Amino acid sequence: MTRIPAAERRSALIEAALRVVSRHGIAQATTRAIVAEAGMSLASFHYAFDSRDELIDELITTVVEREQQAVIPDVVPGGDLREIIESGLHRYFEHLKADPEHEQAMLELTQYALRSPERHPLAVAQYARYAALAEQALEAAATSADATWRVPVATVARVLVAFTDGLTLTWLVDRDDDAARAVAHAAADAVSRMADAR
Amino acid sequence: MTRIPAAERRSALIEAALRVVSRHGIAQATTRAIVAEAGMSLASFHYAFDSRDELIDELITTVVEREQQAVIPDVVPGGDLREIIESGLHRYFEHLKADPEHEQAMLELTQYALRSPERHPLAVAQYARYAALAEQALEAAATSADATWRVPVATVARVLVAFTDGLTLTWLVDRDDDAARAVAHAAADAVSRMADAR
DNA sequence: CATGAAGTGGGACAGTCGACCCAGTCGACC
DNA sequence: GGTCGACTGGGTCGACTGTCCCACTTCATG
Repeated sequence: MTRIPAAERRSALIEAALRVVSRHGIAQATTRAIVAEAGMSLASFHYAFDSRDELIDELITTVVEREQQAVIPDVVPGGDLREIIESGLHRYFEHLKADPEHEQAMLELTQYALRSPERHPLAVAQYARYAALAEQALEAAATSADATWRVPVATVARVLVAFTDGLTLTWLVDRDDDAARAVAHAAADAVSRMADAR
Repeated sequence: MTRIPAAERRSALIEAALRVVSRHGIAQATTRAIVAEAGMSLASFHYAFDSRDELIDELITTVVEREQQAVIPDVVPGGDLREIIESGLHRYFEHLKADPEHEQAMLELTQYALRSPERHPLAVAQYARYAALAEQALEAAATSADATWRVPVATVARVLVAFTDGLTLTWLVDRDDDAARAVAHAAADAVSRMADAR
């Protein structure tokens, strides 16, 4: 086997771990399953990481960072507030449908982090980041649609994050695309009513 | 040790398993941890259940059934639609705060069910039940507040379920009571705007 | 009181887990 | 070309897992 510097090996293992968690869940993400997915020997694992926990921690931070970029609601097109929000939700929904296992893995990793005191802050940071992103997007949306939020933007952002999470979980369970779209439509409408036209 | 009929032993083991899952997560709910919690020997486990999987299945169905009753939005007091919905959300939030570990266990069990094809239907049935309960409550609320839903009630119900799930997850992560209440307030307001006064 | 089924205890099984060890190999540099 | 440190493969460790087994006790029934 070709020789690979430790740094690359670490990220290769993290990618492999993410694939394993996505496919089979975190419980099945054993050191052996991960190195098999990465095509390495068991020794390489403990050469690159001190422990499985260390890899999981790094996996969580990596994956959260990536999720930010994927979910970040980019350019706000013309249209009223409702349309902007709905297109953002649709964008997320397409992201979810494109790789359901990845979002399921995200949820599992969050809950995994919730179970140990040392890892809990990772989950807190993750959700704080989501809320901040949503807040920023909502402010941009209001500006673009020439509206002002009647409710504090931070609160609207939390509603949006909570709703997005719930939408994810619900869809992962029943995989009902039409229902999810209808729900996103209704939710976008409802959220947009938290602002007044200016 | 006194002799206990198998039926009682099954339910005792299920209760014990629920406590273990709540406290330490489903990954730690080993046969030994469960029997220790129940104060039984390992043999009693496999006398009452054929396998650990069988117990987990029964645990999920039991716990879903119970959750229905706990979350079921009972009597709708006087007040407008927004107030009724918000009080329902508050009621659920108090339920969540009273036993956070239980709700966390519910989420874990759902995700666990999602991971195996045989158990997936359990999760589907669970969410269908939640949606039906929400729908029924929303219809009662509209009647009480003398309003009509502009959006299909089934859709509103799904919005509510998704939002509730998301609220749970968010609060489990950051334990921010004030934020959760503000979010519930805003969400109740938004959802109530999906109906027209009659 | 005998008997057989229901229930119990403790030990054992094979398999898997995370972690580790060490002899060996490779590649860059002197 | 030799040497040193980075890297690798394979084997092994003790702990823990779900499951099973079997001798034993208890109790309702005859």
